[in-house]
Amino acid sequence: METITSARLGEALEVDPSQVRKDFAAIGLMGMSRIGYDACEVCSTIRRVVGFDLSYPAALVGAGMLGSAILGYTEFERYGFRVVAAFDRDPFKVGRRIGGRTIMPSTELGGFVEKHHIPLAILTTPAEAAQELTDTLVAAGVAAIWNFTSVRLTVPPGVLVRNERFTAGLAEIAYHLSRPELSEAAHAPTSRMT
Amino acid sequence: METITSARLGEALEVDPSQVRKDFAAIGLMGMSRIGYDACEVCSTIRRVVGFDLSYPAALVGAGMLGSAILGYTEFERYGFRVVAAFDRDPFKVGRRIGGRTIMPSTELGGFVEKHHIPLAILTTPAEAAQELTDTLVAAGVAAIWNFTSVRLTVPPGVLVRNERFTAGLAEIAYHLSRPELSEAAHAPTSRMT
DNA sequence: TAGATTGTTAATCGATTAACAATC
DNA sequence: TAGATTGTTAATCGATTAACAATC
Repeated sequence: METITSARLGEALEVDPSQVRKDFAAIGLMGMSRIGYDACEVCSTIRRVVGFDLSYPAALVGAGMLGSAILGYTEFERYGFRVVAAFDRDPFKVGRRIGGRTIMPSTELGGFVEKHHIPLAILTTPAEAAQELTDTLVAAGVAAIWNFTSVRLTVPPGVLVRNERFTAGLAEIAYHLSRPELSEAAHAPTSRMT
Repeated sequence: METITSARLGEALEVDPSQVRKDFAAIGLMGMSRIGYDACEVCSTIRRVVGFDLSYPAALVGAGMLGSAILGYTEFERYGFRVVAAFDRDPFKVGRRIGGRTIMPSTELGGFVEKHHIPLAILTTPAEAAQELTDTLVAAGVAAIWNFTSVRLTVPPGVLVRNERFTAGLAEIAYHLSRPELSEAAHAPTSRMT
């Protein structure tokens, strides 16, 4: 049996070993004195607690470049979801196939979500369409929206919006770059001696 | 002059008004008694502190679907960056133009980054190429890597890696969906009464 | 003036870390 | 056994919140 200690996990995750042991205890993971934890059990328990061993159907809304990239991603199954349908308002895109799925017209979005009990919508539309489509999705009963647009969506309580904003990442990077003392031996913001 | 109070900001951001005032004081933003803060000053100061009013050149590495989507994104300028070049190892992609930029061969990546003092690389390659290209980028002197691959990159201290992993978002959503008590009136995980 | 809001200090709260008996 | 590691409690640390004098 492959085992792993809280010390090794803490080192890899850059957290205190006590933290690992406490969190593991909280989700029902028990270790063995002098041995550590069963690696397989750690994996499967975390996957179960997080919800990755389920499979929810999801609808992709907005089949632009980003939407197409997501449709081409094949690993969703490992993380609890499967994209079962894709929608776009552009008549020229409707009917085309991307990543094995045929694009359906946005007018059918609400009906589809309601009929198939889709709990998650992946929103990759232009900003101006985001709120209106969100309203449609909420009315049709989605429980969560994975929002890739730059719009701050308004939803009723109980509906989860997870924002995937690029700006947070850019802020961290820009902040880091504007403080040269943080990065040694790398390209300075403005100029550099070679 | 347009003004805003810490109370209003706190409400919008869902944080305590004291928190807003403390953070503002920390970055040198001073408010006015009975009035609040100058909205323009708030904006510009935050942008300056975060680093969004600078403009760093960035190189995109991996012109697949996600890379193409990023090349098509025109708002980077507002967040401190401009994508000045794109690279791919596929000879069929090299020479093509995406979002106004001509794809260059990956073999020229290191030389380009070094010559133009590029501080940031946006990594959107397949997993198997990620670490090798990272090594090239680090050797060429990048200060930060915006990592869209699923690989945990190894870099020397001083180089910032910002991971943009989908899995974190999926984990939050899957966790939320697997706890029906959190979402009222929405589609239950498995079945639903209509 | 009276009242609203800031800037800042003090109090609270929670999260992280340290310590250590129990275990194998 | 001796030694390594857990599970858990206690101590520390930091972050959040409350309070309030100062201000206009």
